[in-house]
Amino acid sequence: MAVTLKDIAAEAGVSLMTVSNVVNGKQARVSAATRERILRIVKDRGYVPSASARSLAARSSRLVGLLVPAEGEASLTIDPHTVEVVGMLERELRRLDYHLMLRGIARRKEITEALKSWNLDGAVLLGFQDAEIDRLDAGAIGGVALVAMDSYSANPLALEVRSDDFGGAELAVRHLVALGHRRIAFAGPGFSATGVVRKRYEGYRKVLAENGIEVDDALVTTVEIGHDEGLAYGRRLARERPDVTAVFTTADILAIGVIEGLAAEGRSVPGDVSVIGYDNADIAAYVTPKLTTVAQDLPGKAAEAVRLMMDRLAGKERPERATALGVRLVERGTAAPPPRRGGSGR
Amino acid sequence: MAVTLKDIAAEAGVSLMTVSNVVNGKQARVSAATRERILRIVKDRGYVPSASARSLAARSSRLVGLLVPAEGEASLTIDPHTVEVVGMLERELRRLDYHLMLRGIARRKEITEALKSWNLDGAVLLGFQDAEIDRLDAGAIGGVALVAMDSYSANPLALEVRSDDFGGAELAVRHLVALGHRRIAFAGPGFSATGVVRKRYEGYRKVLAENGIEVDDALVTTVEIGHDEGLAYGRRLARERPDVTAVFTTADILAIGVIEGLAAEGRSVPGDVSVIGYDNADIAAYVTPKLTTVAQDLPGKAAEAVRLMMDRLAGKERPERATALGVRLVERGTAAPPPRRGGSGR
DNA sequence: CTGAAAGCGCTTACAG
DNA sequence: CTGAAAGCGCTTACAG
Repeated sequence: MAVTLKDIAAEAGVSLMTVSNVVNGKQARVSAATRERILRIVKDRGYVPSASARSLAARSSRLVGLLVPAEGEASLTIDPHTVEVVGMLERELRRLDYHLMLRGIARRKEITEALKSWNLDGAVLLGFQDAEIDRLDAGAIGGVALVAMDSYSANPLALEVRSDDFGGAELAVRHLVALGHRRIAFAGPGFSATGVVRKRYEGYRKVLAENGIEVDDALVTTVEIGHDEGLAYGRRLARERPDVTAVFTTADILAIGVIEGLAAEGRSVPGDVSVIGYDNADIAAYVTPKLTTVAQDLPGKAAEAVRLMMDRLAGKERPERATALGVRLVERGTAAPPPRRGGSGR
Repeated sequence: MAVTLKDIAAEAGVSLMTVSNVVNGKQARVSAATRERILRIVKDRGYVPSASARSLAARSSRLVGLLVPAEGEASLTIDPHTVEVVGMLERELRRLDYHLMLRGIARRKEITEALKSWNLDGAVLLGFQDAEIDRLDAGAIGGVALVAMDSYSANPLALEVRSDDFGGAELAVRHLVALGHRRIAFAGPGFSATGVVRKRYEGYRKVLAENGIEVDDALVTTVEIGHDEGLAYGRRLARERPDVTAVFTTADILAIGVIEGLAAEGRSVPGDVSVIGYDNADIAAYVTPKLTTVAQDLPGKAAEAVRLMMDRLAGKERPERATALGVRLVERGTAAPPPRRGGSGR
């Protein structure tokens, strides 16, 4: 039913090989005349090469996996910030004539299964914890070009692409300090889960130290990313730590929850408390007041991921160090000078 | 390098065929004893069947395409509402041992190319306009099970999955009428683009008619979906139609923009004007006041899409009529009785 | 510049 | 219950 190389070859009166060479653009090997003729037939008949046959016969499948954690029976959780990266990844890959296979990973061995089964040329690991990247072992990965997004794993098997998390935190906390804040809280998921959070925490500490502000560990709180979690934390903070005048948060959705929690306890943002988010998700511009946040270079991240993967596929050496994509502070309405209090100051 | 059927067969001292039968669970064909032995070897050696070889040799690729429009050089635009469906689709398919290929479609013929190239068993068309679905032609589609999401196309080549758009609009507008509104505007993208909008418009008209409210075409406005578009429309509405006390919108993001535009012109929601959105996106719960909106049954939509596709793949008859997934009104803070005016009433 | 042969890793009838 | 043969649609060396 479907038209094959053989059909084209028969119609053109040449061998399979010649058609194959033409279709694959190996110009030097075929005369211009027969190339034209073959190309015309290919077009007329609507010939499209079989990717599975190619994948089987050649070394390359031109298929890249997009692997995303999926807990048990749950469906993939792709946050808005991530989904943008997915779209950009797809476009970059498509430009290069690669295809993207989206796969949820419930158990660890599914990573290797996906790689083997479809003979993937490469894979992007999106949203995995550093510890999971660490555990990848060479035997199972084979020659697949693996890119771990937002990872600080030391596993040499994976190429790493990430933003300048340390710098992003510096930007946010410096802004807060410049505004006059001294009691600045830090809220984000546990450090062990992702190096991203640790780096941001380190950036936070550095700026405090630079400014002679003592780090108060009671102000550093583990809060899972989510609106409700942020809300609960915001309420607690308002009740238990009225001295805190600013919060730096590792995600916009968390920040938005915090603001709502603060408000629920009668504290206004940014009048009483300043809040800074992270990611500059669309939503940051829709809430009231609009969220001050740290923006990542998402297109840069996607492009870099694909570039690294292609370099690796082309046999290039792994770069000495992971590049950190740029980051910038987006000032909107949730950061302002601290309120003047009854002179407690510090 | 990779272990193949042949390797397993050699180690087990049986033929390729027998291993194939075992791996594919054709129980009746192999004795329990040899099956156990083969399974053990498969596991020990970490054998994973080659999907491309299978796809080539068998009729089925067990691959489903997720086709999403991508204009020119742009990357896919997957709105938050859509991305949830993607995650759920992936999960359902994964359960059934299918894989999902994500593909942006810039030019129409890329649809057929994707189908042919990867020998897809099925494809889900997400976000295409009805007119594009209409244009699909049988030759190119072959036996692929096509599911068009949110489509009202009459093309028999595609199975259709959609929400009860008519009913959703009824719910929203009835709520508004019950609250006492008579001048209710409708804002959404052009009707021709998607039947979804048309159905919602029809639901809107029906409820007005039911309640003896004359439909004022000047109150029906084409507004592309987007925050800024909504904002601009909200401002215009506030300036030009102060008599309007309620707006029904075909998307949450649009509604949020409208609210902001109204506010920019000094009109409060829901004090002066009520606004109802559509989709119940996460964001609806984060804005202030929280958005009243129509929720779709997203898990149901994804499950239905997969069910229809599998039925089709199993050779079942196409159902008589497309099922419309349920819909419900989520009452939050943006719909209230109209303000009492200087007695204009109507 | 062009082609005949072998093989990629499977499945599908068909025999026994 | 088990197997030998053919073939899916391509690409890769290797010849000419």
